[in-house]
Amino acid sequence: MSQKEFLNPTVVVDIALFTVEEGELKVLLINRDNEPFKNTRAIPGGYLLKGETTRTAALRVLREKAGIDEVYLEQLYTFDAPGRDPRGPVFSVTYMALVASPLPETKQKEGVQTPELFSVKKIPKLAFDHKEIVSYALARLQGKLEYTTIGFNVLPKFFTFSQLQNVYETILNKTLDKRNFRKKMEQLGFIKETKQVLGGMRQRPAKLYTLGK
Amino acid sequence: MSQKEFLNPTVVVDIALFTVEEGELKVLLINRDNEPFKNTRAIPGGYLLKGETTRTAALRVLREKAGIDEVYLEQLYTFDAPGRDPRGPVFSVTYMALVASPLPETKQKEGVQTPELFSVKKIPKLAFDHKEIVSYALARLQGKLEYTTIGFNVLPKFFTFSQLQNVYETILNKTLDKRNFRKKMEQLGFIKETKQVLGGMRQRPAKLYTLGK
DNA sequence: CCAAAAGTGTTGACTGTACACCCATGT
DNA sequence: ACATGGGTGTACAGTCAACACTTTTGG
Repeated sequence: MSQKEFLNPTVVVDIALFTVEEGELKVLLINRDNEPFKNTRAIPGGYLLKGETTRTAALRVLREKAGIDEVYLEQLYTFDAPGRDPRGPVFSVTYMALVASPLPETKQKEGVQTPELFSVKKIPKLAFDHKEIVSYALARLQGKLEYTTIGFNVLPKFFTFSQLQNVYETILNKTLDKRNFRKKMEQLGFIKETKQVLGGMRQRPAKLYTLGK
Repeated sequence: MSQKEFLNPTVVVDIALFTVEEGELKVLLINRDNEPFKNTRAIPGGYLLKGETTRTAALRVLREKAGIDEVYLEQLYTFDAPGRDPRGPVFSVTYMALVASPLPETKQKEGVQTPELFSVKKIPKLAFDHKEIVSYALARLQGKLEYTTIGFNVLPKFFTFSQLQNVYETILNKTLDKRNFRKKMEQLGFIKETKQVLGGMRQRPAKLYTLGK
């Protein structure tokens, strides 16, 4: 068997980045400015470069394309269907990213389209198999929400109970009972109360919580 | 940015193949007959060849190395840590495979080590990061067992309730109550009764069930 | 008739769900 | 004083867990 028979595919990293904003679960999309799929929306992604792991490549892509530094990243799946990229065999190692809103302002850079957030309920046509990637990421996020602390990655370090509940309601796309939610969270033991409160609103100040027992 | 900067890694496919045999969850290992890690156990794997997807490569590897044709395959994770293969950047796209026991007899082939089943409780030192791959596969299998039909892949098409329970007990590594198990399975609706029974044992014949409502 | 696994219900504990009012603050 | 979200308990229903005996076959 000669070396020639091996397939050394080009590898790209594509990232489904979610955040919760205005009571909606949103995903970050860019507008492609190159063929193929020019002027079609896509999730941010880029080629894997020498010396990178897929994870560091994902972090670089998010920094370059969206100015995002602090982010939760989880590898999802490797998409390798033949023909998924018209240019040839390109493997996409996909990641889910979660960040707290608001995202940093992206200064308009040369040759880089400004990324935009779209509600997952109103996703436009996407390039390549990116629709499938977003669906996969969403299923994973929803699946892990209830038994892990993954949801806390879209919250600031200190948060109120209603902010937390809003995250759960938004990601699961259903309303939850306030008292039952509180009971469940308390018994799961993911969060601890702080001595801080969030005031300045025109209602009773809310206690601030943080992750960790 | 020149084409030279892209990393086009070599890609291998590694498979954690499980079966349930003699009340134990077993994983298929081969003995490596080449460097690196010569004479160390490893999970079956092989290079991705031109024209293959990782899935078809995994199927080919299982056919070539273990004579296995019919198999459940699920992609797990892509391992890309630098240095995971001393020869250079090699990405491993990993799969979990499940088959019913007994496995087909593997005719001893030239240059191919006979694969052997090992209890997951007694896994020897493994090559590369294969220990991590097996752990990951096991966690996935256990996690999906209770809310999917993944466990049925280690059973023949027709099976008795106690065979089914044995699979669950073995994979979860704990004993289950017979009546509660039956109730839960019946209400999950994964299985349907057939008109066949499995006799010939020196005890009361057991009804045979099959997957599907 | 004995050995072996098949098959079958009930009870109490626990967990999840539904539901309504008072509280603390800013304006 | 009022508008706004913050914060709290109870009762019912459904699910889960524990538990032992009878049945059917082969030897």
